[in-house]
Amino acid sequence: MGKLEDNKKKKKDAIVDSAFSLFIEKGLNDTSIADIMEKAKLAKGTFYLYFKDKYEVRDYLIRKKASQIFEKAQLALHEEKIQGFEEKVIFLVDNVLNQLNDNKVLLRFIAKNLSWGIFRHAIMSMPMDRVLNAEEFIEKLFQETDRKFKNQEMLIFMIVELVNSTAHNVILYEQPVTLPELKEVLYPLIRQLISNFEITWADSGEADER
Amino acid sequence: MGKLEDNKKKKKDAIVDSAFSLFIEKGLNDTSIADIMEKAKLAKGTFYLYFKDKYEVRDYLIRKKASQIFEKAQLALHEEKIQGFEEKVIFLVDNVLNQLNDNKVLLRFIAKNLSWGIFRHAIMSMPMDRVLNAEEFIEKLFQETDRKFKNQEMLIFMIVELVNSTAHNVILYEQPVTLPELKEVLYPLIRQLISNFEITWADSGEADER
Amino acid sequence: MGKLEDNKKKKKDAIVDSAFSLFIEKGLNDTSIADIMEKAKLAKGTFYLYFKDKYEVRDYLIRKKASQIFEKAQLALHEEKIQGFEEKVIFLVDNVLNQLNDNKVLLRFIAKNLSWGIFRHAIMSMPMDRVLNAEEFIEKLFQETDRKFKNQEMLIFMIVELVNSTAHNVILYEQPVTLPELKEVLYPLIRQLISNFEITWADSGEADER
Amino acid sequence: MGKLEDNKKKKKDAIVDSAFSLFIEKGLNDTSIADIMEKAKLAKGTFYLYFKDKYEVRDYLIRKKASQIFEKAQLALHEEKIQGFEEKVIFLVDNVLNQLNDNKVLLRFIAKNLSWGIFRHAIMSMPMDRVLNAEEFIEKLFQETDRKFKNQEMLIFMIVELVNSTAHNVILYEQPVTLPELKEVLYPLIRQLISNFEITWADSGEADER
DNA sequence: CATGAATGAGAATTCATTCAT
DNA sequence: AATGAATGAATTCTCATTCAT
Repeated sequence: MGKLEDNKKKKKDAIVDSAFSLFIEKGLNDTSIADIMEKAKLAKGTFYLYFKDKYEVRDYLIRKKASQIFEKAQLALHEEKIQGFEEKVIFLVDNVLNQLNDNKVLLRFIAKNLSWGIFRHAIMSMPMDRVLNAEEFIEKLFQETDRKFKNQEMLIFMIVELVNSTAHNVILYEQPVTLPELKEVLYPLIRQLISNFEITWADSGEADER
Repeated sequence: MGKLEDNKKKKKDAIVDSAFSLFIEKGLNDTSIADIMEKAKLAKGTFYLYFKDKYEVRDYLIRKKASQIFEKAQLALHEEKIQGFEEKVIFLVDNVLNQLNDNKVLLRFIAKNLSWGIFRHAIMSMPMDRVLNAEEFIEKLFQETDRKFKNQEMLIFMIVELVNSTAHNVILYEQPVTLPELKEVLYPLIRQLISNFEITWADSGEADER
Repeated sequence: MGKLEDNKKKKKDAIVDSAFSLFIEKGLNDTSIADIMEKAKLAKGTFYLYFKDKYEVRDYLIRKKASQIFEKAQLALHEEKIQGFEEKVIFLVDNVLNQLNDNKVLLRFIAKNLSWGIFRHAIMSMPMDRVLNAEEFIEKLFQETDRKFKNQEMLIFMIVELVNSTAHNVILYEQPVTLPELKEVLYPLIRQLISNFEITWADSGEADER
Repeated sequence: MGKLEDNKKKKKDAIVDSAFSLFIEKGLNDTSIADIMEKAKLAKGTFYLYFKDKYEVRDYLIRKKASQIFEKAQLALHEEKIQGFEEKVIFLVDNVLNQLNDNKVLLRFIAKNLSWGIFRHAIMSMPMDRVLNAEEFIEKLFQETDRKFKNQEMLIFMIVELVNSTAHNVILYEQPVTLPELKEVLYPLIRQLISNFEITWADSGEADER
């Protein structure tokens, strides 16, 4: 009954896990479906009961892995009871960077395959077991603060891209600087960025005066 | 002699041009060497007289295209006689963004295949016909100003990554904002970034006091 | 009891009907058992409770469809009360041709798969619900007339093949003539054929004289 | 120079010959391209330099084999110097039936795959080395006689279909009669058919009287 | 130098059939 | 009886690379 469902879930997991280790080891291109299924100790034909092709597996994997990272960061934030909008953002970024630094193969895989387009669909709207999904979470983040921002989505976009693009090289190759050095530059810049987006009293004041 | 050289150059160009249009049209993976040579109207075997495999063609193409963009930007800067370090950097960034905005297929190709590693080797040390190569050019840029910066390479790295990662989505998909809107946010941020890297009187003052 | 039987009959019909429409649409070769059972809204494994393979389904279908055509023709003959051996044969041929002309997909299927060997086993000895089976019917046809024929089976064979082979192209492609034009040529020829097979007074007279 | 062409012709022949013997031995469906190329002692990939798939080989084979039969019959007719339209037609039919009777595997292959549509395109318009192609030949046949016929193409069609459909079963299975017995019935019927199509003096006479 | 026919390893995919539920 | 997940053999087809001309 639930047994069949369980069994199917296990098979899918076996395929996905096998694929992940092969994608990382040999790359997407040099991994064949035969390879995946051999490692998963399942028959080749079984693959097609679960996925259309290996690109579907890759997309599934990105969604899954990225969600796990985000979930972990969210749980950590919750435990630490950080206060203040900026502090929370920096905490999340820091937590994600540390996770990626601890798991470089995962970073290599994600970085090679992640784009803002996939990110939006993958992370933002992915249903989560124990935490809010990214969209709801970010919404809540903005609601919990008194501060007002001009274009919330763009702010998030700028932070994500800035972190993602710089972190990739730094973590994987320590080029051109090490991660701690990057953080020293990155976090102040993020604070400035947030501040640039804030609607200050001056803005509204000017508006009022007319 | 020159005739033979010319002939060889023409064949190489034919291969490279054919490959470029196919890479853009169908992607690297779905383009075979047979495809490339058929479109180039040359025999399949001839490919191996010029390149080892299609990845070598791709790398050659990225170097070539990226250099062309950078060369154009440099020439424009020269003509406009912009003064001031920040102004020059902003001008270059603006010029490159405009070029990419005018040539989206090129951007798509470059963005898919460009990384900081390739960028360094591709652009920095590429010999140029009419202008300085990127390394010399940036060196000169720093020399022409009185201002002093802490970590020049990292400053360049941050700017390049910031521009590259945000511009990609914005130009190709106008997501989450349009290019003009991005520029409005991006250029002030670059100015702040530069300012963050500057060694001010205060820095040296503090240092003196000890 | 009858209910269970009914249920089984319904399932078999579902399979057969699904197979027929797929054989016509995509051909025997390109129709898989999975296709058939999906269209029939039954599980794949169920197929093997009713048939050995798709060739068995095809043979069953030919028998069924050909019998239906023959049954219809026989019933029509009965109603019209045609008199005379030749007239009856021509009437039957005409009725069958008209049926096939009205149902070209059926003709396409039958023509592609029908041979004299299958025809004999399929039609001649198929048990019929409301009418005589072909063998008995033809036997009766010969008995009802005073005329004597040399080789009854061959006469039937010649007529069947002549009609079958010419009608196929004419009905499906109107090549090289239309059906009415074919009939104009075909029916006189059938009359001659019958006449050629008849044992006349002259035949027996000659025989007597020796 | 011609050597390369020769070599290619030999390879194509090897593929075609191998395919023919396998199609006959195991049928089209159970013959794989791997089988064909193994028997031809060529690499699998080479197949695709000459044919798109095995159905293209089949069509090529039918055209080739049917043309050979027709060519042989024509040459024999030429040698025997038969006079008279009917006599020539009967001679040709007889020659073809004898060829097929002597080569039953070929008949089995052709009969399974030949249709009037393929026949027309395959035989009628196939360029011949040593003899006229079927279209020109038949045209000449009609020109050499004084007799006039109503619908030449239909006459040919009726004869071809009549012979083809009856001969198939008789030669392969001796069912329901033997070949000599069939001929005894078939040839008189062909003579009647020809006669039915003739425009006689009576026809024109009637026309004149008005 | 240039060619393009030939190769054959290897990838994707299908599908009849089985069998535990 | 019915199901449908799993199997893995079989098949098609692609394509980088070689090499005789």
